[in-house]
Amino acid sequence: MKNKEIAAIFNRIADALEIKGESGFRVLAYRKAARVIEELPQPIEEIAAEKKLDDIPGVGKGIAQKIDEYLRTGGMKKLDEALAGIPEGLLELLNIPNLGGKTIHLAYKELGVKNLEDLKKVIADGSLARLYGMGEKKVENIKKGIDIYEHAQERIPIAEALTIVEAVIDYLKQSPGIKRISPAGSLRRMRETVGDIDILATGDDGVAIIEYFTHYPGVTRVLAAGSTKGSILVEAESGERQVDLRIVPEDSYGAALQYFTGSKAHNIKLRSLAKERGLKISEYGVFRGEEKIAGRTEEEVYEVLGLPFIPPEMREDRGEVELALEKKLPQIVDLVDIKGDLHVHSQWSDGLLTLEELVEEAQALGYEYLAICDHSQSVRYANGLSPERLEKQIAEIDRLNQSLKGFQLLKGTEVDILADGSLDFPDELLEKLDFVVAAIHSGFRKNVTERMIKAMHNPLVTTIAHPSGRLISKREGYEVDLDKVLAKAAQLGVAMELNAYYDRLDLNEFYLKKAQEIGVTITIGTDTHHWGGLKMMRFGVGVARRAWLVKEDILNCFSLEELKKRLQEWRKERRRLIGAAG
DNA sequence: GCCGTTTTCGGCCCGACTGTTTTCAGTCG
Repeated sequence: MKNKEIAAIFNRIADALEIKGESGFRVLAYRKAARVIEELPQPIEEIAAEKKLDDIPGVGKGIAQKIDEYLRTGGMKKLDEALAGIPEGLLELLNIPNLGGKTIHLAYKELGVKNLEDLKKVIADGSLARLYGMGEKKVENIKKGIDIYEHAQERIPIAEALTIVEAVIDYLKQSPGIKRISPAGSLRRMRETVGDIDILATGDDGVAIIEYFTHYPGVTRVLAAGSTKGSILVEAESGERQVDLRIVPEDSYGAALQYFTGSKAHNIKLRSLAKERGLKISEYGVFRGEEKIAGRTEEEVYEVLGLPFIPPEMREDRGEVELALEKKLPQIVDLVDIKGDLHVHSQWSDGLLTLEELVEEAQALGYEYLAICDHSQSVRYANGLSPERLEKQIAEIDRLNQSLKGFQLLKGTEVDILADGSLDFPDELLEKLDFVVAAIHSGFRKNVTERMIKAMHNPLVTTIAHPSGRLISKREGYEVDLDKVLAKAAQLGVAMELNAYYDRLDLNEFYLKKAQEIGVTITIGTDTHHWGGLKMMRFGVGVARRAWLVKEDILNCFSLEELKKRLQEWRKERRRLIGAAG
């Protein structure tokens, strides 16, 4: 699949054109095409083969022809053309805040600046400041930008960002005069990692609220404090993190929340739509001429455009606005639809909680079931269960279940997929379980695709855990062809896991969408080992919502009764499908 | 370069901030 590759090329072309001072609209067109192509669930080769490239929104004749050219020849004339006469190190400079294409172009043309090194020199010797249109203050800002660029923090995992934002919001709710408050930005859209942490609020006295904000107990530095905006750095797991608070007027709260939640692409789409209808949207409201016709709530903003409320997780300009216009927006899954957790560990292997404690935590969340899936024997480092110990655990769960009403522990395992693709427990043992999660924990580079597919041919396997094996911002994941695995999953009737552990979120939103489109059932499990771990379900549900999954796609939206019935039928069905697949 | 219920040209999201420019350009979110 060459989607990422091609997207990167178009972004590169956009960078080059930006520095060359080409029309901003053309630059934007390349960037939009790059984004859309990167997010396509389908390999672009397939679309090209069907001659449907210009059906892709943002891809017209010109870009379609360039994609074709690249797929045929492995090169693209336009890329070479765009890069001609641009030194390698120049493109990188676009990542520096407060420095854009225009200034880079100027510095290159007038002073021969070719890279970051050169840029620092012309700042130091004062020659940059002397250029026409430049000056001391502009250069000072660029210097600050370089500093930020060189110390740029990585994006924060969603779990860490949510922990911070919730603590700050809890604190702010005590602030005198505060009325409404909400997180905004990519955090509210539940992206798996977020850049900045944004909070939006209304209140009587902005100055007092911001003042209160700057006295948050975890604050390490106050970056700005005015009457409508404050910025602080707070202590966090991974160092200091910036939190921004904006105070907006009560009657623009909805418009502001909509605006600051984004995404940028979604907002542009909405604003174009408004314009077509003779309206204008800004963070202050929706206007017809001078008259403000909406802005107090987000619902209102969408409503005057003739749209139903679009959940934040869907606001990425991936077709949600078009669907909303046709009144065909899917009813995406919600945390309250989740009836249980389908992947948890106990003290029997490497978890910290006893079975009884897990039951208690699950019941507190209103769940009807939990699937206990401790590790299998070959996972030594995680105290994997021998067949004998699993037998004992099965007996223990049976005993425990007798004392439970309206709740049940499912007997399960996270059985290892071994180097040859066989499973770490014999079938006679797996037969005794309700729920079998199969997973790869070693040999990440060794025939992973084949091993997974072999495991999927065992009718006792319910789902494949963390199918990509990635750890967000830590580990790339297995060498695995997930397109192939998903296609097989659809054919063989095996489910795929959405592992809700904040560091995994695996499958990711793109593969989840794809799984949904080809009819693969999804199981969500938190893979919890710790106290409070079951609550990570919300990260899983957040990702599921970003993938537009509905209740029907997700096994743990079934009630206990339905689930038990389904699991029973499943093995028969799987035998038939495996037989049919040959 | 894309796009069209104001269709094949002439638009393309909106506002804030900053600086240096005396009327606007660059950058950002």
